Amino acid sequence: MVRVRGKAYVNEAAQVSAGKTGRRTESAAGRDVSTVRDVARRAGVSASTVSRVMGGTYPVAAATRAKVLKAMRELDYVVNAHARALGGSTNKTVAFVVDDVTGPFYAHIARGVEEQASAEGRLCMLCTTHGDPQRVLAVVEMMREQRADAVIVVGGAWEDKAYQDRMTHFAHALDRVGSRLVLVGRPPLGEGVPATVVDYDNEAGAFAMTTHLLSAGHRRIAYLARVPGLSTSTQRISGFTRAHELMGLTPDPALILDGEFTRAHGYRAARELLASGADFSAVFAGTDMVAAGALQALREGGVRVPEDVSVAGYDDIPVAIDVYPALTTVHVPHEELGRTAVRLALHRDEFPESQHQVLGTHIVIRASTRGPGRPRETS
Amino acid sequence: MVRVRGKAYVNEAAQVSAGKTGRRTESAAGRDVSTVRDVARRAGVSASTVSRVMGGTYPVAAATRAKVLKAMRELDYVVNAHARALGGSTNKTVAFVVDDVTGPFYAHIARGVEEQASAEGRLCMLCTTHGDPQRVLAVVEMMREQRADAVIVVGGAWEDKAYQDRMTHFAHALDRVGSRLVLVGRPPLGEGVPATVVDYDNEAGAFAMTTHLLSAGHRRIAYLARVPGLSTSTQRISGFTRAHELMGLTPDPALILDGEFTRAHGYRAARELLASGADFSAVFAGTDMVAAGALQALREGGVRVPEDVSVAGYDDIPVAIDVYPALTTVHVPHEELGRTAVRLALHRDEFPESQHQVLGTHIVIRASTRGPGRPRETS
DNA sequence: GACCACCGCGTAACCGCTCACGATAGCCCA
DNA sequence: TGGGCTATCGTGAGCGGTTACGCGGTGGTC
Repeated sequence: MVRVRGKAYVNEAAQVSAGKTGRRTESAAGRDVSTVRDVARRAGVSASTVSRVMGGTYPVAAATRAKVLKAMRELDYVVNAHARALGGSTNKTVAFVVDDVTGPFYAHIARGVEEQASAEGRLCMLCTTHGDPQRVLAVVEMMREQRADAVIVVGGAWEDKAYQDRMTHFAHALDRVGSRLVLVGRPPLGEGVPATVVDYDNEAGAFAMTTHLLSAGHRRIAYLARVPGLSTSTQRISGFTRAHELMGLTPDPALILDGEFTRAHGYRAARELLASGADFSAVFAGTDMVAAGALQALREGGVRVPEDVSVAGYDDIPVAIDVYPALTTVHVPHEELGRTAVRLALHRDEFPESQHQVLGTHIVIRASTRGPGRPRETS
Repeated sequence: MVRVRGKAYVNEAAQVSAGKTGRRTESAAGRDVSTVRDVARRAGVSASTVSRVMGGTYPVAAATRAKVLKAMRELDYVVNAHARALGGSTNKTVAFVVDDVTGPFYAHIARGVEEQASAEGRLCMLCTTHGDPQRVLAVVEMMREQRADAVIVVGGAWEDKAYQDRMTHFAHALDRVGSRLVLVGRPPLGEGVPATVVDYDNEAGAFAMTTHLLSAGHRRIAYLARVPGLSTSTQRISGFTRAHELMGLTPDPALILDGEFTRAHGYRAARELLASGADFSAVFAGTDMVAAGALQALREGGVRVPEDVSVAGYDDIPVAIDVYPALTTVHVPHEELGRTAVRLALHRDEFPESQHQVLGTHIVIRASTRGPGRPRETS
């Protein structure tokens, strides 16, 4: 925001002098919005009376109110939200920072946030970061300028010290202004950091699904899409491993494939798995999108699901019922996450101790999983 | 916004007196953000100099600039966007009004809007209306208060006179403030209305797809999900009909089923079709989501796609490649719609005559369509 | 050596609205 | 009839940042 090399004014000056022959201040658009004073003049009252009519928090004679309302209607008056925000403290805005609106995962949380925000009389600002930690920081800074009531950041956090430090700084900075940093679906920043975190039981979901697969008889389960350094991924792997250990098993490292949480990666990884001739009877995808990609690769490879191999996903986004076969997956309460995020943030004085809430997850069983068939190798 | 019955002040007064025993103004949060004047004092300069350093549009000695920057860093200063917006004209914000962020259709447009907006240095406000025309009006009003640079409304319009009149009013009102109403994917409001509209060739897409089906030999094509009164739907039906007429055919009204643009409706409608024993060899769904529902119903009914009946969708959302079989559909340039919407709105002085842009659509052929098989009845 | 252009910066006046404070008028009761 | 009260309303001081205007200082020019 701060332009350090300030030579820009040279251009500006040139433009001004050039503008003399051009359209000059004409480009500044027509400014003829009516103000409180305009309304006041027309109604024959003072500006503060108009303000009082709008606020409704102060006695105004019925006759006067009527005059004012009439004037407002005639002038098609609308308050200037900025002027109002400048005087008062809050500007009635909630910010929502997300990787990419396009992903159904984020979209549903966004819906929850937007619903609750508008229910609480707040507007909602949307910012996307495209997975770039730098942009997250920049965006949060902008929200600080906007004096948002709450800044909600969603998505797996990068387990990076410098990044976490910056976020901690923002948490304190926002707190000082009376705002609030909310972390959704990512781990807390640490003790004493003024931020509320709304999480879902990532590890338990992975644990439950893995247990489901294991107790169905599967012993060699491939895990698709481990993203090193991403908290979400780490937790899911953790649940995956713990379920194995509880049954005295250890997952084969060769069956854990690194990669992003994308459909494309699911496709690639499943193809590799097939090509390598690896022994496995089930696939646990890190994400429903990854599962969708894997499903396609499996189908193209002539592998039947679930007869030959079972496939499970994570998230329970709408597409899970549209893929074929319908996907067994871990349900994440997306909208509820968004809603409680803004609720907790806006009423943090009412819920002072529950500023770290973790919502439950559960598995939903559909058509893509069953017990292991005959090993593919022996066919 | 204007509370007509202003008795609310009674509660307010009660609250104030009650607060005396409580935490009083404590709830107003700690206000200790540093201002321009704080920075100025610490740097030993005047407030205007600080402002000039930030703006970069005016000469400031290097030494002074350094002092100011140092002070800003030490105080962790951030400008107040509202104060800035109050003095200057624009507040660097683009509003985005949508039915429901959850739909992939809207989500992709949203992405385009957000990308272009941030590329142009604008923030992005998101509002959802849940298909309620009343809320659209209310939301646009709020955006007027926010003095947004542009208000982008997307989604099929309701062909309702009163509604259109209100929108026309808003178009003029926004224009007066130097803002702009942008309609995406909906028809223009009429001649002389200051609004930019970015549309895609809805009718041509439906025409192309229908022609594709007809030239493959299909003669009895069912159209799923006609939404009466919704402009998008009307246009698609129009293309569907025109394609028939061009080949000297007339579509059978019995094969055009009313309903919403939802997955659930697609499912219901396809089941009805099957149950009624109607004669058809292809299904043209009004939407990919509708197609997904239809696909499920068909599969459950033992009908093979595309061997027995072909299925086509509209929109080309990501799920189109995840359903089975992969869906033949009409591609709509969602992100491009969003991007050109904000581009046109923000630079409307540069493109004065092209304020009604219509982007092309094209069909993409995947696995769900082919020529008609043997009639289902005779099997 | 006086004059002028120009650079760098401070002063003060806004932008539109809210709110504490003070003023005015009607009303009641002593 | 005067004093006190209350219901209404106007006045003015900001909220934080931008910007037109003006002033002191410097260097160059005739």
